[in-house]
Amino acid sequence: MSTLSGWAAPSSGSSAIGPPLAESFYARDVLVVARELLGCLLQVGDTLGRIVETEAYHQREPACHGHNGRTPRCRSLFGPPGTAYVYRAYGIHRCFNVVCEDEGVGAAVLVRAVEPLAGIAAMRKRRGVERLEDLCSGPGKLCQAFAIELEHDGTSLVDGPIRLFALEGGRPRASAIVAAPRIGISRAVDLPWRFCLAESRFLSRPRPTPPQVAGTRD
DNA sequence: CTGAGGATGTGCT
DNA sequence: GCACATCCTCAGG
Repeated sequence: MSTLSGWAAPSSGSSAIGPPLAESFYARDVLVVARELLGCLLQVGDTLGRIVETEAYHQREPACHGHNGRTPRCRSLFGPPGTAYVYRAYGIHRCFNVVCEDEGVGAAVLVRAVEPLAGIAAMRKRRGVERLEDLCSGPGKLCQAFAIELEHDGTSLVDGPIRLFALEGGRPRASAIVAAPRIGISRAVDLPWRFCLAESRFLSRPRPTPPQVAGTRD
């Protein structure tokens, strides 16, 4: 019973799941989509989880695979909004992205961490680890747990094998979201384009250094 | 808890 | 060659 502060009651079995996110959801500024994907549900086959950490990438900044234009590898990054962009990282792992903005623009949200909700036995088997916090707490881990493969690259998130849903009952409060620099990159390191649900135990790193705002304390 | 190093495929400086 | 949008294991404090 994962209760996240700032949230309506979680979907414990009953139908708190809204409709699949439509193409129009993705056809917006990648930074907006990266924030709004927090709390949404990811479903592949019998596995289900809640997105707790994302990063935005855009061709106008040099950390993005599409920065030097369309190449065979990042072809689907330039596809229609709502397309899956799955690529191999470090020779071993996969990373799962959600293509955003207009077709022809290289922009996507990397899903970095998910809170496991269903299909947990399958996730444990695929991952070879037991701890709930270790199943999907990283971009490579969640692809393994959800069995997201390179074959999913270019598929539709609206009606394909990988699906995303909104929760009915609203989004996380803005105050529940922390922005921080992206992880594992060496260019454009200062852009605060990583977004986390601050209270989640399922992040890829314990917690981004919270912005210290004078006078803010509780 | 932290940091170092290896595994490994692909696409480029 | 080398640089990766990573993860695991091991050594040390």
